[in-house]
Amino acid sequence: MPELPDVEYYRIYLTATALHKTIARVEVRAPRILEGVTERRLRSVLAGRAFQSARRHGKYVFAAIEGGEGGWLVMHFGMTGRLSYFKDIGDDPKHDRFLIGFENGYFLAFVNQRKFGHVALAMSPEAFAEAKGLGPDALSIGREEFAVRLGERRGGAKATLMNQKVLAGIGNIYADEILFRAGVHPKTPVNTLDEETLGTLHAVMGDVLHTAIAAKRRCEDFPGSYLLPHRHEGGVCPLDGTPLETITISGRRTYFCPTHQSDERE
DNA sequence: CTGTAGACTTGTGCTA
DNA sequence: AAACCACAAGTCTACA
Repeated sequence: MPELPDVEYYRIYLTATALHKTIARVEVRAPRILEGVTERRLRSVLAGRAFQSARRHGKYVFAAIEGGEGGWLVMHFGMTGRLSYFKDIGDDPKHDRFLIGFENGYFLAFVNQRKFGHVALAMSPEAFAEAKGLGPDALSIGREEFAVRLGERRGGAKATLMNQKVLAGIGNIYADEILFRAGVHPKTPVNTLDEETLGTLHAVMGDVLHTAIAAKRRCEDFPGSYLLPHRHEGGVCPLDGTPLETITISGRRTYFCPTHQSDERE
C-alpha cells in the first residue's frame, strides 16, 4: 500500500493519535528494520519524550521529538505496512516490528509484514531527504519545477515518475494511474513530452494524489473511472472496455490501456 | 545516465 | 493434502 497517499494517511493517523503523549517504553521486535540506529539509542532518544508534530516527504513519515536532544523519528513502510494505535498489549497487531508505549497505557505499532520498511532517526526531514537524495515531494512540487526536472531526463515516463530522486512519493500503482489518466504511454521518453503534456501530467498527478488521500480518509473506493480497480488479470479499460495490456518496467508489473495511452515512440 | 536482474522478506493463491 | 512456484503497492546493488 505505502505510496504517497497511504503514507499521508499514516501521517494524519499519527497526528490524530500519538502527539503530545509521553513515551514510557520502546520495543524493537525486528531489529533488521532499524537503519543506522540501535534499539538502545532509540530508547534513550524517545523515553520520557513526546512527539510534537508529524510530517511527510515522499513515502517517509517523520515525527518530531519534543525536548531532549530533539530530532525526528523516521519511518518508511516498504511494500507493506501501516501504523496502529491500540490500548491493550494483548491486542498488538500481527507483524508489529516496532512498538512505542505511552504513559497513558496506549501503544503505537509500526506494522510491517515484509520487513522491507525502515525506522531511523534524523536531524530534520530536510536533512534526511537531502542525505537520501530524494527529489521534491510529489504533492508540493510546482508545475515549473516538475517540467524542468522531467525535461532533464531521458528515461521512460513511468520509470521517471517512480524515481524517488526525480520526485518523491510515486510508486507502481499511482504511476500507472497517473499515466492512464494523462493518456501517456508508460515508455514514452519524458524529454519528448511537450510543455502542454507535462502540464497535464502535473495536474493529473495532483488530482490523483488528492483523490486517493481523500478516499483513504473516508475509507471509500476509488472512482469507477480510475484504472486502479481494474488493475488485475483480465482487467479492462474503464473508459471503453479495451483489455488492458501489461508490460514490465523497472521490474514492476505495469498496466495500461493500448487505445488511450498511445505509444509515441513509433 | 538507463534499463534489467537479483536480493531482501513473508504470505497468498495457483498448480498439480 | 502438502508442497512449490510466482508474485506482491519498495529500494539497493551489480552489471551491460
